[in-house]
Amino acid sequence: MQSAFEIVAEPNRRAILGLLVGAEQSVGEIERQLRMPQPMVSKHLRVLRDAGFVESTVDAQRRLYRIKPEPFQEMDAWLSQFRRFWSAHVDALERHLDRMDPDRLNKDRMDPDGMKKDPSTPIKKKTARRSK
Amino acid sequence: MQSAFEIVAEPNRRAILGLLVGAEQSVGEIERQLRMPQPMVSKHLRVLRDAGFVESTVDAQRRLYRIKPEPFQEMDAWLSQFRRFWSAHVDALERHLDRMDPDRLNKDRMDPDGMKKDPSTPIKKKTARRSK
DNA sequence: CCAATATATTCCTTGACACGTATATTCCTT
DNA sequence: AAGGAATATACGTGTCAAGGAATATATTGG
Repeated sequence: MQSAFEIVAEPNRRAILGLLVGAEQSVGEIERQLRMPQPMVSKHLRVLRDAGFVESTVDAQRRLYRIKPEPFQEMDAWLSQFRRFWSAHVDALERHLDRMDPDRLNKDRMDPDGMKKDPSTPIKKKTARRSK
Repeated sequence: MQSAFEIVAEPNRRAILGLLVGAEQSVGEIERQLRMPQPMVSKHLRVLRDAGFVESTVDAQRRLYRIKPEPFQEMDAWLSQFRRFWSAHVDALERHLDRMDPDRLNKDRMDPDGMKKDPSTPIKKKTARRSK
């Protein structure tokens, strides 16, 4: 289990992360809100912590868990290469993308009307090609 | 297998999607570039298509696959709720986030030390628009 | 129709992992 | 120190999906 996406693939883990967005929570609080057996919460939290999604501090017998940003950034970085397929007309987003992926500076500009079809490779042959 | 994250959890599928960012590709091209047995490519493409990540058109005996944006947007929407945990100091990005997640007015931060500090959001919203 | 190319599907095996139950550990309170 | 509360770990089980090999289904040209 390595990639951030594999960690987040689990629905219960996404639920836990969703809870932690609002505020840090103890295991018991998560257990109650998600109506999930405590060992399962602990196990998922273990996975999340090993993967760097959360960190914990001790508060008496409780452990308070909170979000850590790095793996989310990692996912965001991967996702960013696909943003060109939908949002293409927002300056702020554009600049963001340019920062994440400097290569796209010379890509052709997309027109400002709404959704668009196929942004890449207008070249396409219809003839069957059997070569070599 | 339903959630977009579960689809993308598979490394080979991420590799395929990564290939399709540049241009649409046939099964054979993917097979060669990723050095992956053809049935495996077809099976992963099937999963990706069923989940709406790609679509295909027929070109003679080949099928050309290309990216579809919707599931990526979905993931982006989920991810957006965690953006407040890292980026808060770039105007352009800020506005982007405010658009995606209008609720991110200043909730207070967690505890002092830890990772990098986070100059929390003195920003006002610009455009208000709900998606998803 | 036949052969060739390109892609899809089926069957099978295996391993990973999520879940449940039980138990261990840690820390507080009295 | 004992008991209890909060959390963590260990073990056994079942499921599900990825991977491999073989085969089936197009599609085209001759």
